[in-house]
Amino acid sequence: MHSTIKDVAAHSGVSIATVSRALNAPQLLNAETLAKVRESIEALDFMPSARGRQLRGVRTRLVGVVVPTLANPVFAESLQGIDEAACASDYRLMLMTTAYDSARERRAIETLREQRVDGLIATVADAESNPLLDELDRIGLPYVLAHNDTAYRAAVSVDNRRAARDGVCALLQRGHRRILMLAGSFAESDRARLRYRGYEDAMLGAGLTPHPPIELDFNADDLPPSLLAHLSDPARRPTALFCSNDRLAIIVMRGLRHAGLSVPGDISVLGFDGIPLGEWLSTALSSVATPNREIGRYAWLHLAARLGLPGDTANGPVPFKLPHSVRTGATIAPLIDPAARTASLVSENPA
Amino acid sequence: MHSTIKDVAAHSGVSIATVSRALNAPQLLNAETLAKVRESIEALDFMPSARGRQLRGVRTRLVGVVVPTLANPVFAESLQGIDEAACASDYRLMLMTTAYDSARERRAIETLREQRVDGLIATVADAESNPLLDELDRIGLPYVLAHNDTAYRAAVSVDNRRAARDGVCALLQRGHRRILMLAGSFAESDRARLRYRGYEDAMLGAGLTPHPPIELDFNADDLPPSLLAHLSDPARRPTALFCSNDRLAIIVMRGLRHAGLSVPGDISVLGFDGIPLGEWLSTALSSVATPNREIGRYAWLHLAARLGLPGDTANGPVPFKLPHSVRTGATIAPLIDPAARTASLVSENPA
DNA sequence: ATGAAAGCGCTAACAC
DNA sequence: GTGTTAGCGCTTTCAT
Repeated sequence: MHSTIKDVAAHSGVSIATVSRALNAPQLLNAETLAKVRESIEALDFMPSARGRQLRGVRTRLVGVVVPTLANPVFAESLQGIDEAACASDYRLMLMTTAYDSARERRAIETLREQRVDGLIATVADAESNPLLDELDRIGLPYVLAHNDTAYRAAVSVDNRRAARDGVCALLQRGHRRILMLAGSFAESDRARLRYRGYEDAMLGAGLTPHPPIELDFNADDLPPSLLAHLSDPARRPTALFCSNDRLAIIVMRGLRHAGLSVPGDISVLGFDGIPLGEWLSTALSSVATPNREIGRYAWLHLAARLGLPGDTANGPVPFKLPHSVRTGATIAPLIDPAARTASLVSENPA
Repeated sequence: MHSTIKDVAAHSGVSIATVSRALNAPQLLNAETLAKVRESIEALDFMPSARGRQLRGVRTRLVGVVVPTLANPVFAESLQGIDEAACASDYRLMLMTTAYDSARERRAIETLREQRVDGLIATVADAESNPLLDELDRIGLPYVLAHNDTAYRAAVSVDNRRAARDGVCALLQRGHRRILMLAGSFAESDRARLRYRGYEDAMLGAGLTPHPPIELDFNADDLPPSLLAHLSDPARRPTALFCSNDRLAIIVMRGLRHAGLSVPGDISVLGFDGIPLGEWLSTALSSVATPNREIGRYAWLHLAARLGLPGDTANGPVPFKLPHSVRTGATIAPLIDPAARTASLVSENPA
């Protein structure tokens, strides 16, 4: 099917070594020989096999990338960042998705080891106690986590806890006191848990008692009763909702409007992730924005360093924690009703 | 670095052939030998190299995937579809992005040829006259296009022209006559052009003169003058806008609201793509929805067939054209003002 | 400046 | 049931 270096050698009447040199060190060849070989390469549509090369060589110039899903724009964005950076270093990506499933994580990593990737970038369900990663450490296959927020391994992310705290503080600064946190499935993400910690930090810091998180597993058209119960009494309902991600925030906003509540008139909404679309909504979504593309790019930079690739050392060491920002759009309003300031859904903290 | 089949053979005191059999045909081995070999495999963290295998074998079980960008959820979705389907057939993905740039398309395809992918799935800027694809045809490397809408090559997509026509017809049926089409960059997408043709079809079919498309290259916060000019006079402004994709539609809706126009009160908006987020907007976006994930899946099915993989033949031949649907959300309202029916931005077609 | 030959990790005849 | 060996496509000494 494919022509090989042998075919080219035969076609141009030289040895395979000469063809190899035409490919890798053309300056060593006689100009005429080179021309002849190149003609044959053209004529035969020859394209050297990375397989043959890699078998011989030390590196495959392949990076494995493991992400939960591409349906989440957060991962699509960081993948984009990895792709751009890795391509610039002449590396190629092998992509595997896991749907947050640890069996699939295991298969993904096995596959990538078989493919002899030089290293890998992964977003895993559990970054801390993870035997798969321990094994990578043991066998010495370099990897860098992206989005996972842990101090125990090389991991590029924002500081989710502080980011969430800062987001909630922005609400507090605008006078909100009755702030609820909504989350997708906690089970599936260590990040959601850290964000809840951040919410707690902010609330406690303001002398307020954090409310337990409300978990929403959302596929319905309307808000679940667990949330509606909190919204019924205007005097006691929360004045702001902090959602653990933007998709959730958008869905919730819709539900609120269906329930006859205006955003931000009746209730403010803050998301997390900073997906691009949020900014374009007619009521621009407020969000704790994370630099997803940069997370991908920095993950690659760290991996590149571990691979001993010539790095851009001009800017000093590459950070693991990237700065977040609180993007206050139109979905947050300052609280003006003084009554709301004193009424309390969450009881005041005596401390 | 990695241990090889030789290491395992030495460690367990058998020949490399036996190790190979332990991997590929364990039933041929004596139970004790097998156990011994497996122990060594464990002990040495041995993982067979796909490189060695592929060099010998006919197939690499690798598919190349070439998409313009992952920032567009349309491609992220179809990639997801490819991934799911290909993984199910025990194939792995090599991903390359091109940013609609033909030089990058060329490099992507070269890279994938070097990697000896068994076939590839691509979304290219120009599907019809494309030397790269012609070359693939010549050398016999199987490929299937996704999203590209052409009859000249194997390509899985919706019928963009008919889909656009159907979308515009939905507007016409609701009494709209002054309908404008907005598009991103036409240069970059054959699909946008086909969608404009569909708009023309619908307008002409209703005895109306289509208006030239308004091209928006959007990064600004407000609507460009080219569009605002059309909106100034309430008596003559369009009653509906057909946008060539959903991102554009969302941005335009925001601009309209900034300009003091309500959607759909003053003006209806129809998008194209059916991105999931659109449905979750508080005013759910109307859109000509395309089955992106299915496009990916079917592209794989076609490729699998060309690769001679055992296909799911139960459901008959796999189609190339997938059904679109017009999702009418809240951004379209029927036209009630009879005055608007007769006034005309676009002149009535005498035919 | 070019060729001959070994070897990368593995599979598959073929032998025993 | 297991071992020996050739060879997949390429790079890389080592000769010439």
